[in-house]
Amino acid sequence: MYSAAMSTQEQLGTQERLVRSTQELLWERGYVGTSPKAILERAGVGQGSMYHHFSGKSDLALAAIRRTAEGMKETAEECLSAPGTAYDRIAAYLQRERKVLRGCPIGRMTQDRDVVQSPELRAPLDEMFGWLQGRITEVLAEGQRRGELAAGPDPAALAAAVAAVVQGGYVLARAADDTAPFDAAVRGVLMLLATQVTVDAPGTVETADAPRTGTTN
Amino acid sequence: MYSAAMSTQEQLGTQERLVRSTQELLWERGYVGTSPKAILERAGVGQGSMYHHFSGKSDLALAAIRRTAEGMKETAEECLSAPGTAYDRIAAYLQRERKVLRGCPIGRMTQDRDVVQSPELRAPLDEMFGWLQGRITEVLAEGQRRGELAAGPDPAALAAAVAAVVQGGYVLARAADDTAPFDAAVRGVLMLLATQVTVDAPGTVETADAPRTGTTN
DNA sequence: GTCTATATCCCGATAGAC
DNA sequence: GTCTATCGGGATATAGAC
Repeated sequence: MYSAAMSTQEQLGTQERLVRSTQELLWERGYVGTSPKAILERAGVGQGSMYHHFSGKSDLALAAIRRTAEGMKETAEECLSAPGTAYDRIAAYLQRERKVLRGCPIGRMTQDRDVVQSPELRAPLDEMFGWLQGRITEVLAEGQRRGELAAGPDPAALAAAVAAVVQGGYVLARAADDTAPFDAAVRGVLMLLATQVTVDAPGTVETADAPRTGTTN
Repeated sequence: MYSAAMSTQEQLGTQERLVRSTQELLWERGYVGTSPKAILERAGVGQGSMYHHFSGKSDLALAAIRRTAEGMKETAEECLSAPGTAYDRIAAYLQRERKVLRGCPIGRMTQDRDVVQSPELRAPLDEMFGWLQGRITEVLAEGQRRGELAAGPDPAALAAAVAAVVQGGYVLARAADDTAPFDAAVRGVLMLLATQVTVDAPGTVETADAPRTGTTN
């Protein structure tokens, strides 16, 4: 493992190359759209190798999905455990750099019949989104206790809304072939979270000045 | 057209049966997962018929997607143009009966490579979501003018957030194989919209009592 | 207009040599 | 462990009879 930061896969083991190629292809084409042949070609290995290390397409997909879900948790945790107020940390999560037009590699799996119908393949998705909502709930609840956020709303419901805005933002952006709807949705939900604590009376709202988003693609 | 309200397709024309079967299959399996053969079997027609009326799979899919998008606009418009306050109408749209675990038939297309890469096939998605966000923006802006909603936040950004919550709610629900995350996300965003007008000071929020959702599946 | 037959290719998996 | 050869089946489209 002394060459972890490479751009190609040339020096990695066969098994590792297969998993990474599958991760990429599942992201790009989904489960039904990804063939073992395409995986082999991208990984640069023969068919026999794949069936030696994995029992088949679904087994390889399982390894790839698990890996991707773990990575997503780590990325999210970095934002959510950063220093700052609850609002800051939620904003950091929502505005972190994303390949918006490529969509969410985990959320995408959700639209694949074969994936959701298989308890094994769906489990990592369920676990990942469950963890995410729980983690956001904790941050929001802490913010409410500290008085950084309005104390009324159910933190779990707000957390679901925050997570949904991200996933739905991807959908709207891909439909428009433009990242603008994603950025707008994020801005919208942040405005709502922010104005909760700065409102004095109906009609006279001081909107929080949300920092710009960092979407690239 | 004197038998529009039937459950089966038996008395419909061949062309119409093909379009409806395609609508169903695209919803269930997506574009890559839907084969001409499956469409023919469901429609109960032979292969020659299909290639007589349509030039191929993508042409048929285009007709089906357009039809589905039109239907979605009509359903949404019913909620958004109903009597009541702006909040009521947004709530009606968010809580209307949905087959949550089946996902959004239009949003799903967004995850299909072949669809988003084709300008023709993507156009109906873009048009539909663009219209939806515009329509929600109008309702929110009107609510702000009437003092039903806090006047500060950008209505277009809020509209994007509302639309994103629906699409993301589907994703979270399918990952969990449970409608609960969808309902929670809807509740969350409604709480935020509602508390905007009832907040007096930080820490003492009167949350609006959102009516129950009507999800079935 | 609708049907069946056929063509060509790719899918996912297995067999067995090296 | 990795390779190539091969299998049975399905995808998408065309040809041509009726």
